[in-house]
Amino acid sequence: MRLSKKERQKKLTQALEEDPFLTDEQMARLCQVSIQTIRLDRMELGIPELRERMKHMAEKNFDRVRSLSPKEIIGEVVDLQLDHSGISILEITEEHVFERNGIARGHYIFAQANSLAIGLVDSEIALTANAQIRFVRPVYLSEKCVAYAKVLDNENSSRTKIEVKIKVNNELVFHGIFDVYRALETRVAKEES
Amino acid sequence: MRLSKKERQKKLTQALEEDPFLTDEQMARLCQVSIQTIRLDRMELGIPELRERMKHMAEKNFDRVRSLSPKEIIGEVVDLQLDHSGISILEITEEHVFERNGIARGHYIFAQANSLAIGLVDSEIALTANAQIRFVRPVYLSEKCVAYAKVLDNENSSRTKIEVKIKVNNELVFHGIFDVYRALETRVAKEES
DNA sequence: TCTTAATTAGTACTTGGTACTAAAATGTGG
DNA sequence: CCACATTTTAGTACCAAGTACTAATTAAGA
Repeated sequence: MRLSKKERQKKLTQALEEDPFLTDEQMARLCQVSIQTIRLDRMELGIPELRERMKHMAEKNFDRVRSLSPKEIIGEVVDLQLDHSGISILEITEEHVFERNGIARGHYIFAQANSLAIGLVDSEIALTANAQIRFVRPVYLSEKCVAYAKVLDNENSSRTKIEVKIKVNNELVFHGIFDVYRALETRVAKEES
Repeated sequence: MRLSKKERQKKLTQALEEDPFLTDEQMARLCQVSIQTIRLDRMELGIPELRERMKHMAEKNFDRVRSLSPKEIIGEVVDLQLDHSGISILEITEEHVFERNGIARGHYIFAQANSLAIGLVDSEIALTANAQIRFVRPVYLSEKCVAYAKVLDNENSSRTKIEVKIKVNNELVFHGIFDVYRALETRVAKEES
């Protein structure tokens, strides 16, 4: 016996982390043990079979694609009154935070606010022109950000001023004023294809 | 026969688009035909079997996770002098733009600027506190954004003021002043687990 | 009606496993 | 060194979701 059971199992988890697409056979060869041993190991470690692992990853991917494909807006819009106000919710997950400290990267918070602001504007094209933003306090992993957007000023024909506040448990974490430019003509400047 | 071959195949592709995890059996039931017919259809349409599809999606997911995991910084940093200046490049791809008009979503531009600003700060924790930003002109698909960041003011012990300009072909498209808060202690506030 | 296209049936075989039983090999304590 | 426990192998039956192939049956077009 080369490695002890423990060492082997550690090796296995590591190997799988690096390449989750290993079959039992490959793992057996890797560890120089029989396939049955590997299966016992997987049992003990609670690691599902290759197919289940793939299925899992595929589903995760699918879910993500789904939720991202209407990602014109980041965060789930729960209320929207065009040209007036709107609310969206974004739960901070692993992908949003710095690994180091579990604090959400500012641009995700900004993205939630920005896309809600854009979504509020009832126009063919709506683009952020200016913004003044303040990150009041850090947002942590698994906190639920609720963004409230309100149109402040709609007088100017081509500009809309929108205020966005983001709160976690009713505590303000972000404040922004967005100046959104809007246009009707859909003139797309694309050279290629 | 209910549907013609063509109609059925169209139905199949649609169904799979909605739920790519359908087995041949489920599809057969869905279309009220035998499993063999479904298999012939898949052949003709060049649709691989469920397992292959899952594998594909899983791999895509894995790749994405890999390539996204060092996404602490959005855009490729080509030059960086801590606490002084830095340059990063971001090429606008499909995923960054509005489908409708091929214009980059503002928060990606912001993200490039923001993460470069954060990256400039030589500190355990660096968080954006405030920012004033201006989107000078829209950025289009496949344009290459070059972000230039410069520390303006480092006097204050806990705050750093950074100016970021983003240019496309030397034309200014974005301007921002970031107020970055920095701290040394790595105190992570996580309640759970 | 004849013939071609489409559909169904059925069998053998494949992957990457599970579930289970049983036999070896290896440790370990007394 | 023996006995018992732990660990590792071996081997079988079985499963899902297929492929690959042959052959029969049904529908449809001209």
